[in-house]
Amino acid sequence: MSEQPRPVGSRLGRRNDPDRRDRIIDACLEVIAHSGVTGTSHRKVAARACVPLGAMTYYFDGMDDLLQAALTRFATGISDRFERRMAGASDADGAREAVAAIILDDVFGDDRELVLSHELYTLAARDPAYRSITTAWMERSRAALERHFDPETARLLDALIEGLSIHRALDSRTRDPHEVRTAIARITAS
Amino acid sequence: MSEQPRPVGSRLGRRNDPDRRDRIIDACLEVIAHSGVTGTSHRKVAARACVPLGAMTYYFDGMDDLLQAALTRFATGISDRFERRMAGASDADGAREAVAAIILDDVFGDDRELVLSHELYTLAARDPAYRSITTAWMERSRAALERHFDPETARLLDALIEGLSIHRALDSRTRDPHEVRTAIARITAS
DNA sequence: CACATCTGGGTACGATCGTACATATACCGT
DNA sequence: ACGGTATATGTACGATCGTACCCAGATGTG
Repeated sequence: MSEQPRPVGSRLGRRNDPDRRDRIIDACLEVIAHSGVTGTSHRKVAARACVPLGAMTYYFDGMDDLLQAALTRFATGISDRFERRMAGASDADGAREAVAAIILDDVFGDDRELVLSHELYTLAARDPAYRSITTAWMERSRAALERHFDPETARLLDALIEGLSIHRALDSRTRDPHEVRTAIARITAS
Repeated sequence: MSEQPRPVGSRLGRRNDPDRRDRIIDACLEVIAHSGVTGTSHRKVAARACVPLGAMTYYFDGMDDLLQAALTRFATGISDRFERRMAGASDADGAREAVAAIILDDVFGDDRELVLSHELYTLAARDPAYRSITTAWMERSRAALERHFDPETARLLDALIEGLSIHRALDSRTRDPHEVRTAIARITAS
């Protein structure tokens, strides 16, 4: 479980733990990944972050505020890694290989990201506030792709990444890396 | 709101409403679409289906059993329509147009299916019981596609449908039908 | 017509939830 | 040195939840 990095415990009152809010957000992401948004409660997050229950309503303006902060951090982290991958590519072929690595290694890597992505999508499908998180995410992905491909191809490639990642994660078979590269080659063929 | 199709009301005791279970399942899907799995409760579903609360535990073995029944029905319905679309195509070009229609009209049509799909995916990402629902769904989709395309192309096409549908639904822009056809043409080009 | 049986429903219980709010503590201006 | 104030916490309340349980009443049999 998570330890409380601050050894204190004595200075109960004030201004002693500046990154407490950050810890709560991270704890919230772990709770969502483990129990889903459905099973996420102030109490579980507080216990996970080793903060008292009252801190929840103090740092966040209700449950929705907390969820948005957490999922925004998640999406930003994914985007950061995406951009880093793409920045490492010098030409179109390198970009294609970077995209393959994203599909094969990143999203498919662990269940955590798969679960969190879908939790976010589910909220975004209903609530515009969450949809703006996914919109920003997609915006950054496409911008990174447009460094190497034309705008239309970038959009299609982004959609392909999405679909392949989901299907490969939810299928439990079809683990052939070659078909990913085939798909990328076809979709980026003008 | 939903009316109770049976006019009775007098025959309270027994064996008077044979499709009560079906009504509950449909009501459950509507509640999920409206409030999400998070906001779905026995009470809400019972109210929606115009059945007493006690009927919930009578017809279903707890909340999970109800959710699985509901989402199975949803996925089956989507698969049925998918197969119908594909069955109407006589050649590869017709199949391509059918796929375009699926993306442009079906999934993107209303928010209801978008929401329900993601709710299902979210559960599937965590729970194997729900994952078998999505696996069966994908199986049928690919089988239908393989009537017109080779297996690998069918898989890629299926993934492309997924990604394009999601991105187009979650983006709130990018409504150009042409790019969908472009993507299909590229991915089905051997 | 009477009785055993089984389907279905009303209700109450225990648990859990979000959040408001009073309180306590530490910092800071004076 | 000493309030005043911002920061943080513990607790308690009202609402809602899933589900177990018991009873009502219809059904089929003798």
